[in-house]
Amino acid sequence: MPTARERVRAEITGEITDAARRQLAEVGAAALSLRAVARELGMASSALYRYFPSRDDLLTRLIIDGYDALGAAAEAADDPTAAPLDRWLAVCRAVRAWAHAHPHEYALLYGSPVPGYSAPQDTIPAAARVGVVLGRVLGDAARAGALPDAAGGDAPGLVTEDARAVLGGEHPALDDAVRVRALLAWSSVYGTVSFELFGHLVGSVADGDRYFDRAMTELARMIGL
Amino acid sequence: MPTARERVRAEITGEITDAARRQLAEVGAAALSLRAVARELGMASSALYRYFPSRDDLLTRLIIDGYDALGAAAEAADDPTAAPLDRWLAVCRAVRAWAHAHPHEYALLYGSPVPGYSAPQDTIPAAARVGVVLGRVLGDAARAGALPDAAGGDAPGLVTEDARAVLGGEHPALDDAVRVRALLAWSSVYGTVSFELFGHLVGSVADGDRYFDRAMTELARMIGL
DNA sequence: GTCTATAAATCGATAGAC
DNA sequence: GTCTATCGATTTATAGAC
Repeated sequence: MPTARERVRAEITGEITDAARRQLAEVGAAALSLRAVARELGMASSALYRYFPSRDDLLTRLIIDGYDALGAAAEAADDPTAAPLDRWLAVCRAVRAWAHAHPHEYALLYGSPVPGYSAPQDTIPAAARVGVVLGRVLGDAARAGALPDAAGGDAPGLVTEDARAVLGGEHPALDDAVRVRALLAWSSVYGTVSFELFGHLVGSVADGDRYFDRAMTELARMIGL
Repeated sequence: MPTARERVRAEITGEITDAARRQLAEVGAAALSLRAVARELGMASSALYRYFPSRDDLLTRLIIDGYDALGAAAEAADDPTAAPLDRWLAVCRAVRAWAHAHPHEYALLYGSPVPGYSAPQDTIPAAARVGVVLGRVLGDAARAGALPDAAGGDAPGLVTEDARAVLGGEHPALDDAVRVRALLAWSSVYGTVSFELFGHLVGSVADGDRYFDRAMTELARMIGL
């Protein structure tokens, strides 16, 4: 049971990260400034250092929160009892919807690396969540025998030991060819969402919603779902 | 024939953009500073304003140069007399190679949008070049009847009028289903390159070169090349 | 076209009073 | 845990001499 002191601390921490997210939208991650956050909250800049020892720690908090929010959205969208194609489409749409609702956080997670900042190991579990969901969809399909073999045969050793468990789990029907396909699928979803969000489809695609559904359906068919 | 004055101006302009590119690698686009460029060149900061009226104009120059360099690399890699699959692989590898050789410029072109900066129309022709090359590869294959029909049927109206000419050109065998496939292909290549470059495959993929070739081959097969 | 000088800001981080 | 004050740096952009 949290003490009153801890509750207050948690609340102020939340106000700080909220203000930081607003600032993120305005000036971007590279220019995220503790002073501006403090100004917005009416605090002295030095007071923030009691909550975050440095600017990078605040950035890390935002990154982990972002990965967790996106990962939770993807997990919530996946109904393991549904058909593989439906699961796939639901997860893809959830990823895109989250990205559109939080474009600046998405850019923080998946855009250019922030110069001078290197993400600590703490971010890894949160960062993996979406990949795990997509890996599970493909893995379940493979285990059910619903996924055709890769045309190029097996691809042993392409995926690291660590990633094997994450990308669909272990099963005789699951080789690295399937896991590479899962990575390619996730990369393609990410590429499609990012292209749209970062403005590279402006002028080429007439209807973003229709285009996305069409592209993801096409992609699913290509993958064999 | 350029006067001596013009030659000197062109040379100094080149030195400025070179220094700016070096700075880009260190601090990123958002923190690109005219003063730091001037310092590196041993010039007064105010002198730079005779070459670039503002920081954004310098940024625009870097972006156009980057798109042009990448586009030229993609065009040089495409041999129109080769087989579709070989053309595809060659272009994909060229894009990845350029990205790896110029990671910070790639991030400037395809990473997070720079806050407070909006690219002028001048950048569009250069930005389109890679897409044109990939569109031509798929378009040529479609015209030769070597591209299977999309499983989902035609997709009329998904691609804008403007983009139609760019993505493979006009031909009875070329409908918007093919053009959407070209956009999806380009998005997937971009997603794969960016995932690797931005560090999202660290710890999951053992051998980047092998993974990329495998992924692009798989993708080509999916597309029908 | 390049220089010095300057205006009017910004920043991260710390010291020390309370 | 919040404040003031401070250090030592940064920036864009302009004015005006030469």
